[in-house]
Amino acid sequence: MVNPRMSSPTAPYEPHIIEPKWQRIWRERRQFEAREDPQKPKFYLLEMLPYASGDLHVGHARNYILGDVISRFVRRRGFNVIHPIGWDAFGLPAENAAIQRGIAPAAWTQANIANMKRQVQKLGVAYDWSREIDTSSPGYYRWTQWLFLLMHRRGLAYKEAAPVNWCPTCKTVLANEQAEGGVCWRCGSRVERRFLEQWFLRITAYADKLLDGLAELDGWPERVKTMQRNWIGRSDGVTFSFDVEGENERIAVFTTRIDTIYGATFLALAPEHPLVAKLVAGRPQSAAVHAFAADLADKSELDRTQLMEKQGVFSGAYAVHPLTGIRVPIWITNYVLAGYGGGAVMGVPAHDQRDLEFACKYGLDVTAVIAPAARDAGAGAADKAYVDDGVLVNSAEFDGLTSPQARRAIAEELIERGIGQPAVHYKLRDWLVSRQRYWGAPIPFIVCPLDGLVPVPADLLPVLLPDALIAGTSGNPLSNVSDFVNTKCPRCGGPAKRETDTMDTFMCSSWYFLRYLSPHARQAPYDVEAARYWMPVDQYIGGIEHAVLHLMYARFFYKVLAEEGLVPGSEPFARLFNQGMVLGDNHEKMSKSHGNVVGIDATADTYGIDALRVFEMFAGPPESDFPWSTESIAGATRMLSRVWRLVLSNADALKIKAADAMSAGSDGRLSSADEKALRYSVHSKIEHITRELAERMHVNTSVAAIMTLLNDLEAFAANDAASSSAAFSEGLRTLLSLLAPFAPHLSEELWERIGGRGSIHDLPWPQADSVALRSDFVPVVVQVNGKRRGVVDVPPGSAEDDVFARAESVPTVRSQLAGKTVRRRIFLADKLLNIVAS
RNA sequence: GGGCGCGUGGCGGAAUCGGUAGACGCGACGGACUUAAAAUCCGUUGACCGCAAGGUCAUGUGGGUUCGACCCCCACCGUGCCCA
Repeated sequence: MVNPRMSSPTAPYEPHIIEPKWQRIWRERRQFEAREDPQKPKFYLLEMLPYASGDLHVGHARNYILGDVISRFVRRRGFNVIHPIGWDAFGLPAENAAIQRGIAPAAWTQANIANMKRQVQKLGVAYDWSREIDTSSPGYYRWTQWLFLLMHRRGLAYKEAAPVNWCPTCKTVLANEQAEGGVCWRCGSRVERRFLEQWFLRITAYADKLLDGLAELDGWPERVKTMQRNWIGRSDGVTFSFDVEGENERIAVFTTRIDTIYGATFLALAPEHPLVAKLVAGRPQSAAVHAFAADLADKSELDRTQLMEKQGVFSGAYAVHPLTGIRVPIWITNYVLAGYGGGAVMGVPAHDQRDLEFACKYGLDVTAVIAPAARDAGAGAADKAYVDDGVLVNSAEFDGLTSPQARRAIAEELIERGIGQPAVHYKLRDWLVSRQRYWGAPIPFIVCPLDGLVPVPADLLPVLLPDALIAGTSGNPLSNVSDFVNTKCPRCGGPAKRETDTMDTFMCSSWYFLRYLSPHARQAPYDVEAARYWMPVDQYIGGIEHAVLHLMYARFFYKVLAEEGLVPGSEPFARLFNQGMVLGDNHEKMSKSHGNVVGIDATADTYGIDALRVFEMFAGPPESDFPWSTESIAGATRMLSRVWRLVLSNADALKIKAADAMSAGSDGRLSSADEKALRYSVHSKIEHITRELAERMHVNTSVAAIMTLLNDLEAFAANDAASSSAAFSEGLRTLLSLLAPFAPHLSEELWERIGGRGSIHDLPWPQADSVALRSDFVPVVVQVNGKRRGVVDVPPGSAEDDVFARAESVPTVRSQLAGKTVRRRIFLADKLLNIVAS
């Protein structure tokens, strides 16, 4: 027998020809450019701003393809979709690469952007390219500077000397968030601590707003919200004071465990605590304390609190316990940090593990004041502090209270006596935004010998970055460019010098999603009306690595802009999705150092972009990692070739109007059971895919359903009646329609070849026909004692007794029931009958 | 140490509400076409027993709840992330 699929040779599937063809046509038609349209519901879809690193691999591609599938799907469901892209173009890697190669960072960056743009366009993503932005262009960073001035005007930007994280490799300071775990987020070097004058943004003023706002972010992954909560680190407690014995000084400490106050046997101070020098002055301990402090001066928080053993030196001074009047020694330690609780804590070794380790090492008293609640009594190893709540003992009149009761009662007592007050502390620190590097937006300030720090007036923005080559290796690069540095004071007109620090690139990416909405605005960072129409971002897609970096900074900016009345609502990103990585075929993270990078260009040339797209969407759920597989992408090419051949070799059937299938279906005129089964397959796939994409973005099961539909259509094509079947025609068209978001070029090309009207990407998304989903029989699974023993086809809605009667006649069921008595039946209509027998 | 995930065939994964475990694909094996190969197509493919019909086992391990558990509960092992 002649294989029907082989019988009529068709034109070959040539992705390298049709892919550029359609990309050109879509661009010429400006098909995916967005315009405000109050008649339609809007949908703002966004992937996180890519850093202009120069070369994309298939892992990056996954992110953009996922966004593209969703955007094409949502667009066809009648939404007015905006889907822009641009480049995070400032930053250290560009500067370092430029120094290495002896070229200007701007030139290097522009070359990178050109290459990445070419690659992204090659992926066939339906971006609105008329909105492309580049954060390193003066037209963009002018407004980043403007926003910096806005922050300053609102008292949210300030310059201050403080201990900061310094990355010796990157030769710049870093924000706290960018030195997590004591290492530079970019290069992984251990950061050092330096005391420098730097610019900060007062993000701590928004700590509670950032915290509270998380509650309304239902569309965010719980773990990202948890990470932000942890990072903000709100703790509610009490600040109270110890008098210093023999001095007219008090030391304020902060604690969340005021219920343990009677167990305080020493005070622990950070070496940076302002009273340290005074406490030790004239004492024999003075030299040791100063040496200890000097030794710690450049140690990072990580070093002090985690890597080093707990250490301390006695100051020689004593404080007076405010409730007991007992003398407690004051120690200078490495494990109390200057930034936390004012740099002083009460040491309660019995109920704090760190305090206990410290006390044991230096022979300090340990007084237990919290007894475990009766049940878990006995859990009192000598080297383990009891840190849970319990019942107070050794605590004078507070004995017998539970920890929560005692926290209230003792706080009240301290407040009444005027030595304490409720206090809230945050782990969050102000955002250090100045960088001692060249390739960034200059901070728009001028230092005048008479007027001090003077903001550059808004009408003089942008402060242009000189396009000089990067000078030597020492110092702040901009300070070596005299044309840049020397200027006039805008206030007094006298000679003055410019600020030579540049901004953290996270400043640029904290508002870019607003610039997309009116990328060519010249009078403002963005058009407020456009923002009112498009914001918030309906679906944001990006990596988990920005859980507390970009995503917190952007939320902070947005809250400030909301208070200025410049944006609607108070949260910029309604829904957030963290996509998984594409690993190398060795299951390791794709990177140059692992030698497992799969590039876009070579892959596209070998397999075609549509195959890359189908494979990456199919390989696994979008939130999970999956390993690259050369064999599997070949499978995707194979699948697309089958679609190609199937559609082109059934031109006759496609002459029949698909609509006839529906009318034939509803009139019951479908000629065969095969046609009915085919329609059921077609419409159940529509239903399934629509739900999967709309509810879970499960592109993987959507592709699987399309493959199943392809299998069903191929099987039907062997049917003699196929060439005259309206149901078959409908099925083929539906196949292309459903495949279009995943393989947009192939679908568009075939759509054109079968005489489809307009672009397939403008077609309304198919709707399942409920008639086709109705069926005369449904399979009901028959179990005996919970094990599947057969299945019976019955009319929908069949009664339990009827199904049972049918089930009993199934041989495998009958043999299982032989010699047993039916005790019980569990029946789920149209689904399952479980016969319990013994 | 605490919190949160995850663990399913040779591989990637599916199972949407506690109801047919392994959809779909890759790989492998057998076959058709071919002088041959590639490509394409057809078939088989969790393990074990069996000629077959069918049966037994099976979702990291051990328990439990339930008519019924990949799914819920408890303990453990492994692994990842976050916080200490």
